[in-house]
Amino acid sequence: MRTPSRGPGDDVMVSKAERKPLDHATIEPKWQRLWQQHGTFRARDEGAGRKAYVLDMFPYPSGAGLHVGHPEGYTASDIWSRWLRMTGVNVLHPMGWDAFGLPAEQYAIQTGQHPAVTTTANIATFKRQIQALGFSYDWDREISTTDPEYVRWTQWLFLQIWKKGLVYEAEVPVNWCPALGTVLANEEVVDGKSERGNHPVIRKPMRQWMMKITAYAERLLNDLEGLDWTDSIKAQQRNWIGKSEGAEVEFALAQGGGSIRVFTTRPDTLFGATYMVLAPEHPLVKAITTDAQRAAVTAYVEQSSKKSDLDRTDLAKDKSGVFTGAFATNPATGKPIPVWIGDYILASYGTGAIMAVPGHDERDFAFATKYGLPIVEVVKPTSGATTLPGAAYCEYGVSVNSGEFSNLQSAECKQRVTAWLESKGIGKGTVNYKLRDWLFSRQRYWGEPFPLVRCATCGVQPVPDSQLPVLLPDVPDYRPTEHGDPPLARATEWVKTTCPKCGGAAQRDTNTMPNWAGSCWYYLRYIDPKNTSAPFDPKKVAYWLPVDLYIGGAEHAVLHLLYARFWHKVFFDLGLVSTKEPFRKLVNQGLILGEDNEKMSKSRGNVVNPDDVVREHGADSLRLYEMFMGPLEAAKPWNTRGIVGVRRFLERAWDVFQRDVTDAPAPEAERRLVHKTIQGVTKGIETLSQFNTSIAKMMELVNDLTSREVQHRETLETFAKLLSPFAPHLAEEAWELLGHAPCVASQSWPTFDPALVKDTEVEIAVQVLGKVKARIVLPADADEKAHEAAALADEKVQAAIAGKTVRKVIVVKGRNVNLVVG
RNA sequence: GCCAGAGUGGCGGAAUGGCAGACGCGGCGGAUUCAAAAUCCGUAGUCCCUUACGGGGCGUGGGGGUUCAAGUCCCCCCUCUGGCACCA
Repeated sequence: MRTPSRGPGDDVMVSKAERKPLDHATIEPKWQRLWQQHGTFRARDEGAGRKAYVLDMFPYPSGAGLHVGHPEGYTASDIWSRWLRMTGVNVLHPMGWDAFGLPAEQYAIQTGQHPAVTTTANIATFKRQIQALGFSYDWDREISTTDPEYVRWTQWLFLQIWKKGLVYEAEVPVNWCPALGTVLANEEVVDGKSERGNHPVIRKPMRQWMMKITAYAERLLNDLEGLDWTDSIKAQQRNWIGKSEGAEVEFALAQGGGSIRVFTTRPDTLFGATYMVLAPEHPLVKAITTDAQRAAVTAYVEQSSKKSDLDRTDLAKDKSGVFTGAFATNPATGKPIPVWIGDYILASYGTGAIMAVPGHDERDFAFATKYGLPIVEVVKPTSGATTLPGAAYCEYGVSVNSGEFSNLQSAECKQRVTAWLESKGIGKGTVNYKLRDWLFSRQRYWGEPFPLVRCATCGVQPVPDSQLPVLLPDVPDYRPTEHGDPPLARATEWVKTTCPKCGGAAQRDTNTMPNWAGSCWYYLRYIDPKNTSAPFDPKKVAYWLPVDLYIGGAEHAVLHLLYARFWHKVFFDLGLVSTKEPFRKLVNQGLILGEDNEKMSKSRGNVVNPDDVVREHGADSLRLYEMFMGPLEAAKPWNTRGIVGVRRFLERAWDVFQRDVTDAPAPEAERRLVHKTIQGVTKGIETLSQFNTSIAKMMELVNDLTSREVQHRETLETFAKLLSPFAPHLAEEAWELLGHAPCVASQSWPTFDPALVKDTEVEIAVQVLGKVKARIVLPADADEKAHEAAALADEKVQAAIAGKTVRKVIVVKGRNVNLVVG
């Protein structure tokens, strides 16, 4: 130990023998405790200066514990938060738990252990692991979606959405997953299998709670524009919303009255519609099928109803269908055209029926070719040859064979045909979206119960606010039932209740919410986590929103991020929040791969456990390494040697901090280096991506300082501040060693002097025809003429241009001189 | 197939249109050590010429182009990653 303790002004020397090794196991917990005790990272809910809301996607606390992927984004947001605080910004940086979900429930099914018990234990583990990394979260704002107080407000918010008429019950063909015993949202089904667990999913009609996200489709699409998100995520959301403009057209049935309504994006090809196809589930199928075709149609409908979505997709190449025996009239040509059914037509998109234009649609072309249906050309290319009759011509061009609409450009033809349909009252321009309403109920145990009761006389009634939260009952068995009744139905006493309206006997709804519900608004609860009279205080929300920076994985591109935006817009309409969008800037951290460059997984045996890394090298090393690997958003492979590299840097830095200190001003060369370091480190942070370059700059500084036995106080103090967002524990320890009271985290971020980051002398490359022939040293303030003169005076340059005429000289001051000779 | 992103040493990666390869890992050489580990110092893209000292060519997935100058800008192609995929 140093005695007496050093303070500014002292000039006490410390011999090399007294330097201590870097003992991360002691200093890291020490500062974590101190930050907590001092409330160093507490956010203020008001203030005149700048504010920043820096949010991490909160984790699902799994039994497996933290993964090295978690600290990647958390470290980046922590560096950002710590840096902002040091520049005087009031920062809200919270953490919590997305704790409802399937794994805890699957575990409960296997062991009988209540999910609440496992969840509590997992949260404790996650919290210990996250706290060991020294993140500057305001832990006073910690929340868990499973907390009864949180559930209460999730249910309350759900009821606001319900009261706004955006929740309805419908008998819909749902994605039923037999293995999970629940229905899933479209977003949760990937290639016909469940996103979680990869189990097969089949179509099954069930009565379900739906949320009208489609009512917000246009706003969800348009408001993407103003967001500072990556193109990739915006594109994914746009694709998912899937807006397409076109027209709906009525085709009258040839017999018996009635009509079939179709949606098309190409009304300009109406004259080329030579047949129609309905989805097998289309309600008109039964009515229009002729006796002669009935057997074939019934068999086909039955067959396709048994197919999973995956099976249907597999048949993409081989389209199938059956003729119904019915005919409809093409309103443009007046000709009768046959009506078929085929399972390449989706019941859930558009009207579930199409007009088939085989000349100008690949799918219709394949179908028509297979079944020998007529193909008519109604669009010709503006220039060049058509692909017909060998293949459908799907591009725009000029209309032909279209009566009064012939010889028009496709775009104009569309408008004219649509106008004509409207004037005849048999069609209109429409917009369609791929986005479907959000299937919001789950037949599972571990989720928020719906705060709704069913009364035989009053219908579905909301549970009054005073009775919230509706908490989960204990059940004897968490297993889902085969027929799709939720496990909550087993709690017969809990189900029995009274109607809030008439007081008569009523039943509780036994569905639970999907676990996206809690994550749809958690960023709002952090703002006011202890409010008992409302989910959050609108004044505080107005101060903190929007989230200025949101960091998380790209896997939530269309799930959480779309749902949360939807709820936020509803809250906006309800006057609960003041911004149209919740998350202004979004950054997706890249995947951390195993050492073998493959995705980390238990089965590959390439998983790195952060606990091991922290134990062996310390949290500062882990943080630093994760940032040093490369740009935040890139996928990067783990390398055990790499962490040794950053650990060495920290040890060297620690060694330098422990050396003798003098208050004498640092020599100019050193001051220049320090100011360049400030500039470089700051620049790296500001990119919010290339933290690796900030670290490289600090490494350069340390490499330089190591050569001096006596250090300058001003240099070390600045370095401690620069280091503190990255390796906060070591930085605090160094700050204390320099004789200061805690914390370096509360110091001001150093600024650089522009005059000091410019070198006095610069090396200039002299090129001849773009090839470097010589290097010359010039004063930094040398003008163009001086550059040119010095370049031409150089021997090597003279040799290179000997016998040639210098035609042009290009001078880039302080960089290079290029001689054009010939 | 469509949409988005990315291809730079042995590896991770740097580089406002202006000296490609910062920083780190690994390698090699040396110091230290009885020895090793650790640590420290030095070294290095590649090919060719030269005994050496030196010198020259080629180099950022491939091919074109713009420019005095291209990893960076434009066009075409290839490969990889992620997403969507019968959406009429």
